[in-house]
Amino acid sequence: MRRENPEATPMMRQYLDIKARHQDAVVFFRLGDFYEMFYADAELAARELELTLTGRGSREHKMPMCGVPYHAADNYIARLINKGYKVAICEQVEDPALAKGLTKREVIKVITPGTLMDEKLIPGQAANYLAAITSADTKAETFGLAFADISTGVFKAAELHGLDNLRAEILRVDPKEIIYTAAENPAGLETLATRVEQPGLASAQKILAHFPSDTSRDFAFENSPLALQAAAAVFNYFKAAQKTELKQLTRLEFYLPQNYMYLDSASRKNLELTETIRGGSKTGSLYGLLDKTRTSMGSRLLKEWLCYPLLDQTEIESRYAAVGELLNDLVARAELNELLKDIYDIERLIGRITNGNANARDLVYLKESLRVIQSLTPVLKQFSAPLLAALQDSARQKTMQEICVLIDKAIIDEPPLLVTAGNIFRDGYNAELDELRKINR
DNA sequence: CGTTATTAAGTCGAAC
DNA sequence: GTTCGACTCAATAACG
Repeated sequence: MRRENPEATPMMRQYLDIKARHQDAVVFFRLGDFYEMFYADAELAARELELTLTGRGSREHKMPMCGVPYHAADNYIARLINKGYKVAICEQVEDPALAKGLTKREVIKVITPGTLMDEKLIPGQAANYLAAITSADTKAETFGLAFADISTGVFKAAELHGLDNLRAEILRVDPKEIIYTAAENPAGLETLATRVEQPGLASAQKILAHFPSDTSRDFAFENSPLALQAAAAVFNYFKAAQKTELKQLTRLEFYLPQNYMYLDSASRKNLELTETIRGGSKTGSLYGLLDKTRTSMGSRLLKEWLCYPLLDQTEIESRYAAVGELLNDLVARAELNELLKDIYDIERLIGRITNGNANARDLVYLKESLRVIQSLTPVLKQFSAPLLAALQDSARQKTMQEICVLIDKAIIDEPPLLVTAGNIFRDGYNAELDELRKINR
């Protein structure tokens, strides 16, 4: 029997409830083998992703819907993120076969341009920063700025004076996403920006316990509470989006922008430091010209060095000494070149391992990279420049050796990408596994 | 009440 | 080689 105003079906009530809590994101609603989008989300996704817009429900009360199968969702999510949208992933959190009535569903993570973990979605050479801006009140001229890349674990905070300084610093950081606590976004850029509540000082201080203790850093934060509150805003935002413990964030650094050369946005642009004025491409910029780095870590570091020119004479000379020594030793340089090219993006590998979403191949890549690092030592020994000498010391040979041996003992050389594919562990690593394999044969 | 049809994009196999 | 259709799943409308 037809009703004039039928109540929403149980599933639609569940959906609307979840959607109400994620207004600013496209909700990927898991329905069996598909992620579905409804209403405005469906219209948006159909338009942006070229999906067929269809409907669900009775003919008189059909609601717009479109969807993609779960195994293909990554690509579609990536495309939405690249277009600057946020995506909330809503999964079935119980087995539908065991569920009484409707299967329970929950948003298990929110993906935004600044909270990406997925290797496929972020370009290797660039950092993927989420930045937070805090301020004391609407007319305040002092700002807290913090930014972090959850895929590499880099996490920094600073205090800035004046809107010009703030804007220049944000352009330098080049975040993919910004959160701010003022009524208006002080950055005023086209970057995706979200307003959040400013964390209280007491609650902000609690995040320091997450990181290894560092009294000089804590002292700096005591004098710059806005920087600490910005760091807390970043931390909280990550936590809400990822719904994990954020173990991959292992360091938090307080820095002083005045220790680096001030570059206003016009100078940055005109110098074409990292991108050309026309077209904004890396090719043709100073960075594009100088970037002969062999690893993703090197590429990101070079970019940082170019954006943060040193002012301190001792530091500059120390860097020159290292560069000079490398420049003069053609043979050693060639050797390093050869070795470095076999090192994978260790920062992001470790990020995935710590976060618990690494695959077996990531572990093999880590092993191979650590092996290469160990064979760097004899080459580095030829140098005397302090910066290069420090590299030998920082390489904790024993720990690296142990990790290599463990991975090598446990995992075959070319494991499958999927954990479910099996055939990951070596014979002889685990007696029980060997036994089970024998039975299976 | 129970059974069947419907709904998305991709994958696989079968037919051409 | 390419095209067509069945099938994937959960929810529910529509039918018997």
